[in-house]
Amino acid sequence: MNCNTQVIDDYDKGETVCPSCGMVTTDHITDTGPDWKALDSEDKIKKVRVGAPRTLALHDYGLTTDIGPQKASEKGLNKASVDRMRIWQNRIRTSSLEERGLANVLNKITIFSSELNLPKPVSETASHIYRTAAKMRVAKSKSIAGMAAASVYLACRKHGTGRTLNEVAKASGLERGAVGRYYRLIINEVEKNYVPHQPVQNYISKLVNKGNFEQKIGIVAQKLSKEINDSKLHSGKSPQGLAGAFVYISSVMNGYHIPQREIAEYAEVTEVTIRNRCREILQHYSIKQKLKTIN
DNA sequence: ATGGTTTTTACTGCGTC
DNA sequence: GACGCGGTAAAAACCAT
Repeated sequence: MNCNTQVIDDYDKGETVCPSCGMVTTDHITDTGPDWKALDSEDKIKKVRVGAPRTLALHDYGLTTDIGPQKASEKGLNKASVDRMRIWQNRIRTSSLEERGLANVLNKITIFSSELNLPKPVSETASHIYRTAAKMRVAKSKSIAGMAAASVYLACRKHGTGRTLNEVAKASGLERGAVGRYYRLIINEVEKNYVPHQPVQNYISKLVNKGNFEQKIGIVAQKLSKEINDSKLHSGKSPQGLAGAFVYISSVMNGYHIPQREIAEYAEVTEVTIRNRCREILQHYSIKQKLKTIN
């Protein structure tokens, strides 16, 4: 069920969410917005374009001419020569080995992104990340799929799109550890100033959505999690476990009482982890209460 | 390689339906 | 007795150095 407020499409998360209750109605939306993306201040100024969208996902930014498969006779040309032209056009287009490699990786990024239902801005960011890495020679002699997957994962984090390393690994058909290694490589070599921090709120809405829990549970869990935002409860802990704990506490508070086992399953952590997080959260609150009574 | 931190595994005891 | 829950010790996994 939906609440009465207007539902907004959250393209960064790839989900349709209600702004007041945070309910996610779907995680498969089509981005109907402009198909260009402002990459720098220069781009922002020229907000108009003519022709096909300029995209980072193609190695030549989609700017070359395609020779289509129309019938040669319609153009008054001989078919064989048109075919030859097309072949040569493609060869010229991806002339150097480097460019072919780039085209290959960007293609992989597109495939992984669609596998993960990622909105366009995220895959564009992934392409941008890989381009930067390639420019800095970090991608030299590295696994194509690995670099592509790591770029996608980093793009997800940058956009706050709740995709775990596990999910990206699954979509790319790679080992979790492998994607993680390439991810760290990019973090260390390319995106040095990037501060990895995924808000728990993203995981909560995802978890509530995944388990089809009552929306009220989600709302309260979000509220609770926001209160501890400034505490040290997150550091080093898996956000899934924390999100699970909030959802559990919220479900008890609302009288639904979802078993820990069930939440743990959806959150992809064990019950023990949920319990430990619960204990910490509750301790945090009891400390807060004590401080309040003292003052 | 190593050491510190976190998660998982496996097991136990308690209360309730 | 089955289930949910809270707890613990030890193993495994993870991560930074």
